[in-house]
Amino acid sequence: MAEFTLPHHHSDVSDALSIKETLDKTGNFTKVAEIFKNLGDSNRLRIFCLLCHREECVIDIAAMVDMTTPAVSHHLKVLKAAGLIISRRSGKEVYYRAADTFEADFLHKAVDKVMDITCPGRVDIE
Amino acid sequence: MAEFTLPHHHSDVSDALSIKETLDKTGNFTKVAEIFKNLGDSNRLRIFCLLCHREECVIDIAAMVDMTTPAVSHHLKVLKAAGLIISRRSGKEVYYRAADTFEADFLHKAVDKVMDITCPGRVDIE
DNA sequence: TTTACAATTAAACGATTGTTTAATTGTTTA
DNA sequence: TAAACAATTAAACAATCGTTTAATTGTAAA
Repeated sequence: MAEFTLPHHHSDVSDALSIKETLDKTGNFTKVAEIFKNLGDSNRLRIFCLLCHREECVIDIAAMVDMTTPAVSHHLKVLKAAGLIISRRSGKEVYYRAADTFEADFLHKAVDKVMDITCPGRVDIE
Repeated sequence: MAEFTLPHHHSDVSDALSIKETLDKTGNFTKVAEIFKNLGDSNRLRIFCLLCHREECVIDIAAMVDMTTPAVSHHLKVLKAAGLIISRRSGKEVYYRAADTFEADFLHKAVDKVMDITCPGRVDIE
């Protein structure tokens, strides 16, 4: 990346190189985008938010979000692979809940905040 | 929603109904998921972050993120429709930059935060 | 009014995604 | 061990998405 020049030159060209270099560390942006993508489906988002408020088994999750259990199971797999939720088996049931991590907690707050911004006047969970 | 009962009963069943009702206001979750989806593509995320730091024309954006101009134009359209960026024309060029809104600002900070969490030890822009 | 350049749009494409139905695995109880 | 129930996995499908190439629109300079 020794000789990068912008096709056009308006603002500080000096910054351009360093910004481009940061932008090139695509790995970072890919990771972050992946995380946002996890919450980019409304059903998955509903499940995640539910599991931030209560631990629940798959059948009850399915009942609360009004979906089939295979569909729910699929989304749980995605959220779990992302490290956003954890599970424990108790007898025949598997219970899921939000992971007790800084990331999951931050994302939950971020979702609440974005909902505050975009849906003013809404009624919050509890 | 008068007679909703959970298939199984573990924790407080009383909460279940109110949570389900909140979860049913799907409109809200759809809106929020839509916003996260906008940042759920690494190239679109790179463009958004770039435009949070500097105003730039399409050709230069394309050069900095190493993409074709039609591809960039497509992402700009998505981000603009979401209200995350704005544009102004000056002569032959169209300049884009992050919108000066609470939402765009919050999202920018959220991206930074998530990157801090997931990519520790990274070098920040500027 | 041509010519050149910036940007957008259109059409086509391959790839990914979310859901459904059916089959399978895991666990408990009769 | 057989039957019942919870959960996951598999296969198939339609729908969405991001990128490419080509064509088009918009603006300015020759």
